[in-house]
Amino acid sequence: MSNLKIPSCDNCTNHNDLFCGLTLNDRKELSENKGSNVFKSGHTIFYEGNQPHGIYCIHKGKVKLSKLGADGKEQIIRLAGKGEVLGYRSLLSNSSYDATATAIEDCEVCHISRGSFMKKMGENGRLAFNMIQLLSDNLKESEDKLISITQKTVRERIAQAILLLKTKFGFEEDGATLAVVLTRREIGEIANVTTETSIRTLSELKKEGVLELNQKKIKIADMKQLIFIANLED
Amino acid sequence: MSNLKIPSCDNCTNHNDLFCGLTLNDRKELSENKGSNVFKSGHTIFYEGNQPHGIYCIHKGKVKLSKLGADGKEQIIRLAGKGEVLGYRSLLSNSSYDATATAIEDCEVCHISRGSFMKKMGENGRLAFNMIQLLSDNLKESEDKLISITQKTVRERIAQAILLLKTKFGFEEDGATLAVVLTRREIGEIANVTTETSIRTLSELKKEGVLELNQKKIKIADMKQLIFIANLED
DNA sequence: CATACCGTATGATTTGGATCATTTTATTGC
DNA sequence: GCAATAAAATGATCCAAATCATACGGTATG
Repeated sequence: MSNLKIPSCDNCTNHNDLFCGLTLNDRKELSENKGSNVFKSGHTIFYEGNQPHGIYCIHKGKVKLSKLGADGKEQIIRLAGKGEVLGYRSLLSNSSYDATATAIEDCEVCHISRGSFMKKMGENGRLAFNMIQLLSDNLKESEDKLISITQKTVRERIAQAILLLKTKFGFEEDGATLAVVLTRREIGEIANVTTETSIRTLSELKKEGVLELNQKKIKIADMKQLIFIANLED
Repeated sequence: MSNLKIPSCDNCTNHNDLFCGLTLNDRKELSENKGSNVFKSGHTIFYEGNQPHGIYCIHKGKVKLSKLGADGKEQIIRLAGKGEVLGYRSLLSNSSYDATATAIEDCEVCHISRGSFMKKMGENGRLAFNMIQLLSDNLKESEDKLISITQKTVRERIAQAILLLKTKFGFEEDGATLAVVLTRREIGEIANVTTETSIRTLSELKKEGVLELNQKKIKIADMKQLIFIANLED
């Protein structure tokens, strides 16, 4: 974690669901006394249980948000990429972080202080409205995930996890290889299965010609079949 | 479902996390062209998949919110009582209801139209702020539930479900019997276990002297032990 | 460059709860 | 008050996925 030239919000080209629709001036004000840090892949941005002092915005890179169960088993509850904000839930309900944010590739992350953020929230209706939308969407995703985990088979969930990675981070130039690298264990933590089961299921999908696995790289060879296996209805 | 004298929001004595802090005038305005209906226990207030036209506020009675899985298995995602609002998530993210709301005892439910609600949301910062808090809290609960379901045993989850019912709806006059009546199936749907497992686990807890079961009534005989069995850490 | 460590891979075994099946007890409607 | 229906109870069986165990290639580290 080291400092660098801080990107300013008013000329940030990242798409951002929270700050979109704000005036240049509002963005400039949010940017004032903002901090920025780089995190190497694998390093932690904030820890479950700690107190938030503001919100994080990913300028570059990818992050996983995970929760630790009683027995130490990890569960990935959200993935975030460039332009996405982190840590707002805890800030808004005035509680400690309930998840740990870890860089899954080298990241550059801005930090907007509690003060400036809450001030803007109070004076700018559009920001408050965007926040409401973001939280509503998060809530829907979380509830859908609950149903998915309780009612779908391992195979369906693993297929769904791969599709999630595709939706979230897209493909490399070849238009088929996932533009994100995760271990089998992490994929298991998304689908909520053990590492062994994650490995086995991915190998199975490889054998069936649905996926191609080259070390950590995952290529979707048969998208239609993958969607079919995921058995989504909505 | 039949009409009755509509209670006005400005003199409603129910505690309400969303409308608290609003002026008498704001409440009066929200109340204008409000509707109100009674629902007998077991009847449906709104269905998953339908479009919302406003938000519901429970004046009297108790409601369960459940989602249907692909195979038709139900999962209770939230319980709500007097003073709680329903249907806001879908309204706010402009999507159809993703859960079905069913009365679990005779209810009187007010309905505030999309128009008046969204109008007040736009002009009243306090209301928007309360909404943000409510959504943040819901999100935390939903994420905690995910961890609970994936990492706890059936026994822990059933104990936790009983404690949830206690927290949410409290006790009868004796200070030990749950002031809510649910079937074993419904308790199973909260803890995400089959009806048979729900019955077996509850009988087990009865045998151990933790609970007393008289038909549908559930009495907590040993609260300390129940909390221990639930194995909560937060 | 050898040691240790991590991630991947795969086989063998175990198990918690689901599923299936049947009986008993409560409720509800006529 | 009796038939019909729903809920509770309990036993028997089954199975998906966890757990345990071992091996092996890759690469970081001293």
